[in-house]
Amino acid sequence: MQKAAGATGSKGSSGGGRRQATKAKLYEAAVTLIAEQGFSATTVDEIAERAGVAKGTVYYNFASKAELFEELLRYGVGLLTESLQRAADDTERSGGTKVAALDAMIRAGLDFIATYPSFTQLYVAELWRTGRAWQSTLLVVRQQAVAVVEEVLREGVAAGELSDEIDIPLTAAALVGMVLVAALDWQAFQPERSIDDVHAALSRLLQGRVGGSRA
Amino acid sequence: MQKAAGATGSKGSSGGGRRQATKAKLYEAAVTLIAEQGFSATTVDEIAERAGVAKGTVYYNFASKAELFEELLRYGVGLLTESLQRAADDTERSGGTKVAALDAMIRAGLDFIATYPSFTQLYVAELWRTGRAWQSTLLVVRQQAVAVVEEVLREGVAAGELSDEIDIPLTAAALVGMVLVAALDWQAFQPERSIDDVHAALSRLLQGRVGGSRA
DNA sequence: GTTTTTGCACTGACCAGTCAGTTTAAAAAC
DNA sequence: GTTTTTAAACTGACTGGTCAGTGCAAAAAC
Repeated sequence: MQKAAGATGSKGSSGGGRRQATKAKLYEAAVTLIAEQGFSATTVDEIAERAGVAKGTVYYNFASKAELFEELLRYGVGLLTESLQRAADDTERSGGTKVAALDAMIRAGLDFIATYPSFTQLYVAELWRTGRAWQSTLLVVRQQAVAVVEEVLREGVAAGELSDEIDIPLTAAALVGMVLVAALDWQAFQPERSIDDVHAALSRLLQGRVGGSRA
Repeated sequence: MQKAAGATGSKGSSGGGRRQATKAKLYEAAVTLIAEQGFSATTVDEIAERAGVAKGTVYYNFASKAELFEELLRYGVGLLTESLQRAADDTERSGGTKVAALDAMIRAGLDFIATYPSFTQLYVAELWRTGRAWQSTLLVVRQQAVAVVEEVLREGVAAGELSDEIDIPLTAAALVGMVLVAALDWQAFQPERSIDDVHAALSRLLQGRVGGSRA
């Protein structure tokens, strides 16, 4: 899952990234295992072993198993949000329409999921669970991601490009869901399809070329 | 979750439904707990306690914790499929279009999720996990549900109602995902919205009244 | 010389699954 | 219609194993 940027740990800035490197190895190990088995079924021993570190190191770097998981969530959604935002901004810069921006975000979402399938799966599995310790973390993190989509929708309506009858929060959720589920399904059950096929199918849905009577 | 019909147990028919009643209580207890906490984090003791039976009873009725879960999955998806199929058939019978049938299925999906939110959540959380014992059960069960949507899409294309450029399997997955995620999000984060609002938002997306340039 | 990592033994809680025995209710015997 | 028998259904204490988290001395990295 690459290196984490920004203020992450206690020290951080000076010296070097030995701790960061260790943390990254632990994220990488944890994300796959937890996606496959779930949080509770994944043991700290397993994570340590896959990361190639001693169990004690896990506890030197994270207060608990749950905290490792929470940091992982924050880190991963940060990457996604960044990627979506960049797609929107790039389209903007090159003078594209808002619909084009949404389309670019769909593509960025698909790319992200193709790159980090485990993370996506884990996110989906945990997002709507109630009563877990990290629920509040997830709430914040979801809001962050959905907000990017909502903003583009709002701009599209303002620009007269999208119907002003649309319900922004619900439509944003539906779009995100469409991409999320289609992508996971693609990876799990139709891996022979290309990312372009998937993108084209979603694009058609977004642009109303499915049910809008056509030849 | 009501009673299960059909040939379910070893004896069954004669006498009465004492076992069935017990199983139903166990399904009911398990679905909520597992949706909230996940499979591994939910203990058999908890399930038994909530169902108001002794732990041994769980093992008298099911071979293992995993099998209880698998039966629960089969049962729940059976209900969903039935409901989707009925929505499609009803529309058919009353001479509606295929798009109307899809719309009715969206409504049926939303109704189902509103009635059994825990089950839906649990299904989504487990569907794309690899390497678990019940994976094959889930595969079958998913296919069953998605097939209903695919069939209507196919008929819509044949009738010239839908563009023949659409990719049936991918579009079906995307539609299911749209409904699933929008509904879960509605329940979790925007519960103040009415089911009609949610339905309207999804309907608009299906019928291309979002991105298809409109007034 | 300070920070980080290692290796490993240990603990205490927790939990899936078992089993010998009890209850329930209906059929069989009287 | 009351007693006896039977079998299914249920009970809950118990077992064997697993796992999060700890403690610590010594090594490695910086």
